Amino acid sequence: MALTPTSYIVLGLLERAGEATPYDLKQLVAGSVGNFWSVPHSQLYAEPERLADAGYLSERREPGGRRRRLYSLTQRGRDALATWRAEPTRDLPELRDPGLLKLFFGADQQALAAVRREAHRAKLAEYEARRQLDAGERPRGPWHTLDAGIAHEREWVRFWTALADERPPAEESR
Amino acid sequence: MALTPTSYIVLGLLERAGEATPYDLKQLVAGSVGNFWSVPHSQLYAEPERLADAGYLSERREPGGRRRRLYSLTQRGRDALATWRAEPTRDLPELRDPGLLKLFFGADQQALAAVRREAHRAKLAEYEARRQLDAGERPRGPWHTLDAGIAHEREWVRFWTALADERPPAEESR
DNA sequence: CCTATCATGTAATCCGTTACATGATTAT
DNA sequence: ATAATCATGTAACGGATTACATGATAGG
Repeated sequence: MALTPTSYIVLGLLERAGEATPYDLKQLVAGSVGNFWSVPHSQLYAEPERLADAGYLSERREPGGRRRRLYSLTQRGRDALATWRAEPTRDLPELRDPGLLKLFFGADQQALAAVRREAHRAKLAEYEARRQLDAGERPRGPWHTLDAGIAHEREWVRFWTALADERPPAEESR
Repeated sequence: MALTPTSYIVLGLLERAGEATPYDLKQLVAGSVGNFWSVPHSQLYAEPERLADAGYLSERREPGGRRRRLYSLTQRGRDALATWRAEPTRDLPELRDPGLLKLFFGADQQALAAVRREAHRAKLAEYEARRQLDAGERPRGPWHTLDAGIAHEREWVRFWTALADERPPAEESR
């Protein structure tokens, strides 16, 4: 089995949580790493099962009640996480922005830019509010990722604002 | 059948090309939209077939030789593309940066930042070189997307440079 | 009491990645 | 000639999205 980014998200969250159910993982993702790398909740049921099959996690059941599954890292899981974390990667992300795709293929610049500027402004405000709360947080990793998110949202706002304000040249026929 | 971003990439490229084989599409993607939204070449065989089945494309075969498949837009395809293009979207992209994921989960700040700064610098240089070539290009859409790419690469360089230069506070144990 | 939302999970589908393959050019 | 790269395509697998489902809790 090859470990995917989703795998490392599960491993990384379990390192912090110690032991967690898929539902716990869902909550943890939502408040943190989900801001820049979301994982649908069904994956948080499937992925720990795969990881447990491959020996990276151990699984036990709640004694009473719903008998929910509780996962935690095995030594193998801890090692895999440490190895991954120690190896920097050169893989770059793509923008994969749906709005950029429309722009590329000839969408109306003004209309598109106006909508997207607002959407990015809203996201930016959300991030900035959160940064207030997390100001002194340790470890610093999560805080820095939030900073990255803010910087890129600002860049998007700049980008779409420039397009919205630009007197568009008469577009020739395609 | 629901149309995905990949679908619209195929539709959009065919609008420009008029008629193209999957291999032609591969070439077209590589030089243009692939910079911010890549599509593996096997998808460029599968997706036109799906689109043709659903009536968005017509298909004919080369008369002689390899009898390759040539796709072109039907009226239905043209309409779908126009509708998509006319409707701005509020869907925002996620960063999904593999390096950010490592940072989030505690990777060594200096080592990671040094590697990633260089990787982004290289990408930035590539984009800037391309911008020289495309300077006066019409339509403007593709040129603007290149600009977006450059802006975000610059932001990444700034971000990782700041992390590389930061005197890291003694990290407490996790 | 009723209804909405949260909590919790499973199933089906399908796109996308990866691997596999082979003929045609070009370079050495 | 031989190797390498380009051109061109197919097949298999698996992760991810989406839809489906149901019990619990809280608000009105």
